[in-house]
Amino acid sequence: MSQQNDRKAVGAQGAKTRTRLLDAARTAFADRGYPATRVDDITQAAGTSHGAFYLYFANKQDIMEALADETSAEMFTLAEHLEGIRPGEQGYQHLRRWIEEFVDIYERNSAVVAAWIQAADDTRFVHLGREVLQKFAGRIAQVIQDSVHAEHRHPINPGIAATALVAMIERFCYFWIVYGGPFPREQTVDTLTAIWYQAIYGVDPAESGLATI
Amino acid sequence: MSQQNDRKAVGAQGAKTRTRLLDAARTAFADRGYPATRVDDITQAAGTSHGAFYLYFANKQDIMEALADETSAEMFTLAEHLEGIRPGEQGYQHLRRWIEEFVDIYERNSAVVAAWIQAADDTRFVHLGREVLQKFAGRIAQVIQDSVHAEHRHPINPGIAATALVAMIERFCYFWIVYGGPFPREQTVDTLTAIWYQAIYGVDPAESGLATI
Amino acid sequence: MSQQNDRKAVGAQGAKTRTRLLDAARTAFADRGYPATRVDDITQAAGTSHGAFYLYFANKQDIMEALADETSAEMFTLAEHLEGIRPGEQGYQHLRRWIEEFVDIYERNSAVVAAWIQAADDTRFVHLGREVLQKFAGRIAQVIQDSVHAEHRHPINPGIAATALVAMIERFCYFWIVYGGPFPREQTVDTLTAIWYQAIYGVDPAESGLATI
Amino acid sequence: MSQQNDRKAVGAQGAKTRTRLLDAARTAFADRGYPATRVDDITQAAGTSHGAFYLYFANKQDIMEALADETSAEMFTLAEHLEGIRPGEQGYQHLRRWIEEFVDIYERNSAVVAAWIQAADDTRFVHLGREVLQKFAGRIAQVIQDSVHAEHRHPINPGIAATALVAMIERFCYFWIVYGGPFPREQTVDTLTAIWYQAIYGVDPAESGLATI
DNA sequence: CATGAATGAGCTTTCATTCAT
DNA sequence: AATGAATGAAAGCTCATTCAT
Repeated sequence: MSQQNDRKAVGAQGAKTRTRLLDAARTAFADRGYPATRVDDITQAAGTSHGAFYLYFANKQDIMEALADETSAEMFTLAEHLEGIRPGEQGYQHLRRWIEEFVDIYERNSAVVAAWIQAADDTRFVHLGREVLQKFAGRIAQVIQDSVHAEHRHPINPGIAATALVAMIERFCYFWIVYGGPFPREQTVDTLTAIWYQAIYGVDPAESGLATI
Repeated sequence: MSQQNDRKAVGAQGAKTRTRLLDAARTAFADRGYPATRVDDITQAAGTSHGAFYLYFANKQDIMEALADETSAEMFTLAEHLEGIRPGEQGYQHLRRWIEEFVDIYERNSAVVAAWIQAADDTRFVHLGREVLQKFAGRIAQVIQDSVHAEHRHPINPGIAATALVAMIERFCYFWIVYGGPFPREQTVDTLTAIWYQAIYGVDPAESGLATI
Repeated sequence: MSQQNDRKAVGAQGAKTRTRLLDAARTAFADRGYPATRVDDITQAAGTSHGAFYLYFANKQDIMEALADETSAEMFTLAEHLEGIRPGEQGYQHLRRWIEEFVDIYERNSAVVAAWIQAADDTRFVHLGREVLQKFAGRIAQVIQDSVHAEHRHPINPGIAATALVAMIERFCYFWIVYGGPFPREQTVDTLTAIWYQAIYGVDPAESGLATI
Repeated sequence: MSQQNDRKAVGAQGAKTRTRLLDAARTAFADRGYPATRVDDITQAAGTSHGAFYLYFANKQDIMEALADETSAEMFTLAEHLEGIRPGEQGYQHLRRWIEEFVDIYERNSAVVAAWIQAADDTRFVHLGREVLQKFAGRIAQVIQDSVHAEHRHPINPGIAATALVAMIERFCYFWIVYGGPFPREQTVDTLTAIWYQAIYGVDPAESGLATI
């Protein structure tokens, strides 16, 4: 967790400044990348003095961590909200909404996630990334497991498949946002959902009478 | 492509030194991450003087680029080797071999890839990454397209699906290597192949008589 | 003398706060040394706000000066109280009591003295130190001078000897307090007195029938 | 001991630069005091770039330590050279020469010693100071002890007296150099020697037929 | 009287790059 | 080809001091 400086200020005024700095950091990291961002880039964007930064954060790592904590919290919550997926229309729609929400969160936090990935030489962020992955993969593996019980024969290992599916949506979103691929949102969510659904049931949703693109 | 790379003296001695530096850089980037690696770390590991570095490379970016070029060349070749995948046993095996090769390449180049990702604030590497992605996704989309012709109804958008599948294997390998997940190699390749195969045919390979785990 | 010191509001409340700050400064200087002590260390120890400090003192130098003034005042008084020392039992006891008082004062003010020494790059403190030394040395030289008159032949220069004797007790106390030497108080005072006495009379007090350790 | 930077250079050229920096540091510390001296003051005086400093020393503390090591080495040697002092002319002369040498060393190293004292908030220097003191005091105490054996009754505790005598010459030299007292060298050495001699023998050297001022 | 947020000059340290040998 | 000393621009961080409330 973010280890704010001991001299950290606390009042109403201070909270506002702290928020300004966090917002500025988000933007700055997105613009220049985490390693290339200097503390001064953040304070200038926030319209504060250089020193003010150190009133609220110990260093660049610390503010990055504060941002990553926010984002990972959203992701933890999302991971917990994945329900068991039943085959058929309803299960598909559930999954689709869940994936859409993932995309939303990723989009909203894209700056942070991009920075997070770049900060991969910092153990703390690697740990946090692993935790998030495990949370997701663990929950998804369980869902797949349950489906296997219901449907029997399946060629995939639940743990591996779960990790692969998280990898897929996570990385796809990264490409989408960083490289700005020309992917219409609805089709994207549909395609990701379909791949995922088929990975679990081995059945083309179209063939089971689902609405597709 | 690496700037200095060619315009430098390359006697027998020189070529050896250059290679030592490249090897040292690979290791150093893997150990500390790209931004945190100092030129000194590389020269010390290579057992050369500090100055020698600049005899062979224009700067830190340049040596990273030389490494990335090597890796991307391997990947370009691999992308070109993906053949049309027909449904059935043979197509599945083809795909499986191809994915296995991707995993091999990724494993062999993991250090470079990790560094590459961290260097994302450098436009040059972002471009190169995009190129590799597009090469892969373009070829895969075409393969999917062909399958669609052969098999008709499909719920997935080929371009999106292609990108998603590349994202999946790429990111999975990253997790695997960086977080060291406990995934047995055979099962991993099987599962990735299965997800991919089903994404294209919407059919559980097991149901079409394929050997599975 | 302390600049701010007088021109500041000093109601009942204020006087209490000012005292708290002085006490906190004494401790803080003792704990970390003068240069390393931050104003924040003082205010935190005093339990006041950071800003409050500047209500009572112009700056860090100023509070140090206030402390040094207190201490030097005690020392000036002590210097004035050194009476002419006659040879023999009574003179020896007089001297012993005086030295004991010096030790007391030094002990009581050790934190300040230590800080004072460290502040030697500040001319003001160097001046103050010199003043105190001269006051002591001047008085002592006079005492020695008188003894010379009384006793005739002496190999020592009164001015130099006076300075040397002050140097001795001052520095000894410093070692004692800073390095925590294992010196029993009574023996210490006795030995210092004896050296001093002999320096003046060239006579082992033991030989003149004085009680010694 | 001085912990020079790992990147430390070693050749002939480098040794020269290192020496220039040490000399410059001596002067700079003397001029401004240790705490007030900036690394830039040193490099400017040495005529090197700012960066060169860090090629040879880790930081300001480190260069100070290198200087203190040199000085303490001289002092350790001196301490070991104090021979047993016999009463009478020859013993007195021996002692006088030894004290004169102390004064010489102190004078030669005054800049370093002054800085050393000011650096008293740094534990490393406090330790070193204690070591030097103990070395001196230990040797002197032994000398006094021996004299006691020879001469019998004495009112002083050897350990305390030894420390007091070191304190005296050390602090006197400090006053002399820092405050610039008007003390002729010959008389100074004589007086210090006399006090010391009497402290041991309780006899005015003049009375035992010694040449005095 | 008191507070605590804000400021920014000042200093430290790092390290990519150059260059004389 | 190689060396390693030197450089200096960039950051980083601290903390005395100010000031609005």
